[in-house]
Amino acid sequence: MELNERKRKILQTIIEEYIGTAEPVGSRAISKRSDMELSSATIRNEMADLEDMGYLIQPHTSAGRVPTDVGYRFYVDSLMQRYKISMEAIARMQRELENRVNQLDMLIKKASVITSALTNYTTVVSTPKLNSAIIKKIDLVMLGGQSVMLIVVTKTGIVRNRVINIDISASELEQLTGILNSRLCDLTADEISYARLEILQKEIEQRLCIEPNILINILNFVYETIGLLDTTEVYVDNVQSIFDYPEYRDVGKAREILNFLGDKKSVQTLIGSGRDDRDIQIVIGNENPFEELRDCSLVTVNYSVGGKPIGKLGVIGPKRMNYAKVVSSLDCISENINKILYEIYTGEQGESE
Amino acid sequence: MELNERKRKILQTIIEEYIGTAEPVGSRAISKRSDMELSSATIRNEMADLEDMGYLIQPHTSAGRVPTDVGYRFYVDSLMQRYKISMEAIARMQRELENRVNQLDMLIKKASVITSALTNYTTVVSTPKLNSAIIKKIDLVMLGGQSVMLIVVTKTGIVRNRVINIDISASELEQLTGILNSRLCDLTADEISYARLEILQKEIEQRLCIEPNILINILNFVYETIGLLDTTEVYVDNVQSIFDYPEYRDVGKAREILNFLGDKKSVQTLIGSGRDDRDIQIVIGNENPFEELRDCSLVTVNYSVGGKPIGKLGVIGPKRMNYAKVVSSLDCISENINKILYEIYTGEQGESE
DNA sequence: TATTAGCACTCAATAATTATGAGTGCTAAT
DNA sequence: ATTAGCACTCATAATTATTGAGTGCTAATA
Repeated sequence: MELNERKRKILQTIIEEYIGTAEPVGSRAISKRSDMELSSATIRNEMADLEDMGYLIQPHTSAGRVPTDVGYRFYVDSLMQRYKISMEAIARMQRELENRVNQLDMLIKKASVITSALTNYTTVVSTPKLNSAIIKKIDLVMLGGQSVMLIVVTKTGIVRNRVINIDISASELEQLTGILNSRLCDLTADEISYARLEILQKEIEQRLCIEPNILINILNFVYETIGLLDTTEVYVDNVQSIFDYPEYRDVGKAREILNFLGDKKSVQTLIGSGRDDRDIQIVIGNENPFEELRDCSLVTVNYSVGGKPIGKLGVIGPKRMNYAKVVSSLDCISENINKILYEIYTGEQGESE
Repeated sequence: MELNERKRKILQTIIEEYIGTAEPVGSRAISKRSDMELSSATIRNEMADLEDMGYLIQPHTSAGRVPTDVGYRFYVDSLMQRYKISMEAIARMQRELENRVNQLDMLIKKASVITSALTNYTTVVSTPKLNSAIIKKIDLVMLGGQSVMLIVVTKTGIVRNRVINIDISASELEQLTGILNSRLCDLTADEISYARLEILQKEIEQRLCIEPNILINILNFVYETIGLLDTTEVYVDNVQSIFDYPEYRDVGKAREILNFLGDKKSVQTLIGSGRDDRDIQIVIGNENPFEELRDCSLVTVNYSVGGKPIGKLGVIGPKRMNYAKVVSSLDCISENINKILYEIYTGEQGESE
């Protein structure tokens, strides 16, 4: 059966009412709304139909109705109205992001904090990952004693640094750094294969007189560290917000969610599993692969440098979350960080794509 | 009144029983323990005394006794036995730390995760801070377009990096980097004053032909970034463990704690407020400055490079936490990370002090 | 004098019981 | 097609009864 205009209207009203109150909504509540000119009995009939069609369900016989996953899905796909974020909120967001503009990780973390403040749901963010990133600088810094710090910088501003313990003179280290930079800069991380480094090793052995074992150690370390460019971290913000929603009143539920969110691995899988090819993605209840999140929904958005997605920002909340507001918020914030990333990494003012 | 041996014994038993069960302990339970050769009536009399002296309290007339803050304080200061950590646990800890040894921040975060696994309480850790650190390298890397990354490295392996947007040629940048390094390296962060940079600015203006405004911009940026060495981050782990303890069954309590732990500022103040001059510190219940933590205890330990404390690691749990185990765990892990830090930043095998 | 058995009393926690009322489905009238 | 009316359902809240762990006190005992 197709949903006629009236059924759509009723379904939308029910879902929005439920999103607001978390209480099963009854026929009388709907019929009393000023824009509904129907008696509760009529609404009841329509609700029975909507239940038959799988959009609603009754927790028990004498209760009102609650949306099903299918109901929410229909709502976000077809009924949901666009939410308008206030100009002040946008201005505030932009101000806050400006402050952090020059530390990539900080920018992303800040975006997560802003999103959680804007929506009051838990946010999840993955730090930028880009193994096809171009290496811009390799640096070996003598710290003191025998400890040497290796720093790798990519064109997109990702930095990895690690310390190694080796016995090498300052001048040798400087020469080695020069060769590494001249040979490896402007390559992408995946172009720097183990084989390539072995060739480089031969070359260096001819030009410098560094103890072979030490050289191998260093090159291995460089190789590993470049591999680290591929790793991402995830950060979770505002977990405590779950206590603002009655669905987590039950300690068992709250515990389950927090357990899940406390496990970086799972969160990483969760947020990483989204597709890169479209902007906003919504996953509702059981659509989710994780058993622990069957009562939650997840909305994610990609953020990009010059159109290339490098990470994700997401919101986790109860299934009855305010999808309209969340979608708009994520839209808005991703647009803003994309613009900042674009400007900072190309030096041009302009479209974030 | 002084506590005689029998009272001490009884108090210790009561506290340890309560730590284990979270239930008010009654006279019968104590009297039945194999090493107590006293009837419950006698124990009752002693318990009444201990209550008069302020070490115990009854939640209500017909309940057993619960330790007061004063009781716990006496316990940790005078009664607590040393807890022995298993060799396997120590070996596992050392193995796990080895893996992360070459990224300072990672090492510290890992230490926090290990501690929470070892104790099953929430852990809090502050990343290294050292504004008296010696600058070892300043690097300006051209990323592309007009964006330039500034990297500052200290002798203790702390790295700060930020991106700035300026119009400068690669060769100018290289020369500038050279001068900055020759003039600023081996100074400590607080020695690099604004005035010093102004003098440096004059010098550079004479030697290079960089547009003055741009130069000022860069030097300001360097100054700010060096200032960032002073900042620390805090990380909180295993918050979900609170659900394992009945004192947080009440959602309001759990919420209060999570709210507190979700606020980096507060956590930073909390962990930062500990003293640097001694190793383990224990703060019990209301001894704590934060109202939200009146039902919690906090145990912290400093970690150091070569004897100089650079950060803190702490455990937050219910007042009836297993102090013996927590103290031993923190002792053990701080000893291990101190040793690693010492080795890696001096290149020597040896005492962590 | 210190210890203990015995007993009446207290009171939180649990279980059992009884309203209450929001909401439904169905029927008959409009 | 819509709606007023009514009997029925059942979760929630309020009320009452029951249980039992634990106490303090007293009198007997070693």
